[in-house]
Amino acid sequence: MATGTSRVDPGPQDVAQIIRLICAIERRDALSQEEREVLASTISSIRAVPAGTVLVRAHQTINESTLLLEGFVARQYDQPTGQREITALHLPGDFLDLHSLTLKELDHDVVALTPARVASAPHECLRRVTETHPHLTRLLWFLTTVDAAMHRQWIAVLGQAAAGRVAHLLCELQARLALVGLANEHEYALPLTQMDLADMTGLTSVHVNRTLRKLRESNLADVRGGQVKIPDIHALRGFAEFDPAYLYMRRQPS
Amino acid sequence: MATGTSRVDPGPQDVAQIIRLICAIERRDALSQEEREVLASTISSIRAVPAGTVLVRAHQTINESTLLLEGFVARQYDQPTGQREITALHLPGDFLDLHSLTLKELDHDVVALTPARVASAPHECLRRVTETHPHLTRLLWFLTTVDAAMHRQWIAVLGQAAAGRVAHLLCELQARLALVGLANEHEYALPLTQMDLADMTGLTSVHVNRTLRKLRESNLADVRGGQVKIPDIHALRGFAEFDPAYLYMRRQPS
DNA sequence: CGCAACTTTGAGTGAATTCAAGTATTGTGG
DNA sequence: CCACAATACTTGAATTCACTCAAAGTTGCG
Repeated sequence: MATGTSRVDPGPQDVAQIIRLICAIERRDALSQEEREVLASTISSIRAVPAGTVLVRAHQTINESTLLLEGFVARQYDQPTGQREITALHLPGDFLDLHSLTLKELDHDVVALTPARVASAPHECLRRVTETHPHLTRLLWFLTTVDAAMHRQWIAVLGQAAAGRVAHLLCELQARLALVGLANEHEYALPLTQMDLADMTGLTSVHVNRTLRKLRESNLADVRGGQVKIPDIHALRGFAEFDPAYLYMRRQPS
Repeated sequence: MATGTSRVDPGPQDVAQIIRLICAIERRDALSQEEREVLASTISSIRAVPAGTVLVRAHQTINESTLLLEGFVARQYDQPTGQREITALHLPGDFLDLHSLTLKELDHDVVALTPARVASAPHECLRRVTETHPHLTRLLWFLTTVDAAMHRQWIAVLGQAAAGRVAHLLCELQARLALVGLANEHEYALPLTQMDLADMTGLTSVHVNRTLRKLRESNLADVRGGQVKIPDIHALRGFAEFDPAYLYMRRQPS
């Protein structure tokens, strides 16, 4: 699938990282010690891939889901006209392609936008979990419905003007990265090109550039050199009409 | 919740209709006789509502999912500016708010765009199913992931120009309505206003009107009087670059 | 150091919007 | 059955937002 990358069994630090990310998932819902172990045991090999790697090719049968350990991964449609539409962005801690448990094939590519490290969870193992652990199953199901909620939000945001779209995206990334400790209230690393941002917001890279300048001039957000700086997160959220409720980051009463 | 509508236990024709719609669901995956009965047994009362009824209000706790028997239902965000964004359209046979099993609250409204008839499936019953029937659970999960796949497609389509968006929507509705016998290759009833279509495609009603005229003049689709006529479905699909794969309408090998 | 990829800025174009007015179409009470 | 209101649809004109095309400036990497 991936060329030139080798799969490795998880080392001690890998396991520690996996556990840490599972803890992030646990912010969504409490797990018993046994459930935590069962979930961790579904994850087998780990691989590191360079930027641009196609993790899942459209119309290809999928046999495993993936826990993203490091890097940024996009779901993208490549139109015959050459233009690219990014419909979702995955961050470290995201469980990718969990929906592939029920949808064996996708009509789009899943691509690493930056160098990334991913851990695979074979469907075989996950399938077994769904047959023996109803509560864990509901958690996995929950994660896929949160993805759907993000999709809906993106659709709604695409109705706004350019500045609103970009600002909303910056807010969403701040909130999601903060969940896994990769952002604070004032800044975070965003190693994406303006072209990437353009394909996520449905704009051209030229217009994204102008929009970022406007946001900088109005002191709402400073995006430069792969770093996002936010002087006042509440001001930015107000401008973008961002309400993090749709991310369901608080613990769900199960 | 709904004003002036009364809930009624399903009558004989209702049961027949429910069974028919479950059969449509079965095009997705085979069910055993027992599973079919268990699924049907989760559905209790039925109610008819007039156009404009808010079936689920944003930020309200949800205690039941819904099988849509008749009518068109939209998921919509009402922006403070007064503008409305429709992120999904539900058709007869759709199982609504299945995701509310894991997401107790939504940030948007669910509204009947036309008079509608809905049957409710209490979470309590569905929850019990998820704890005893792994295969049925996977089918329900599957239905929510198909919703997510449709959302992704909508996001991608919003990157196209107006004519493409409208044409794609017409194609999607034709395919989905055909699944439940409400469309054939050449026409179907679409009792929505141009304003509704505008809020689904992210356009203004004025521009939807102009776009529909263009589609009519180029002989791709004739939308008038609540009726959609398609001289050549392949031509329209080609123009819209519509590929029904994302609807996952063929049976999934479980 | 030099190439490649990305970013920035300018000028002109075009698609979709807003504003505005007028025409069906539908439903309702007299 | 008609007059009237309300809603939906249609068309025109002017404007705006975002795009395309083009070129210069940066940055990073081999």
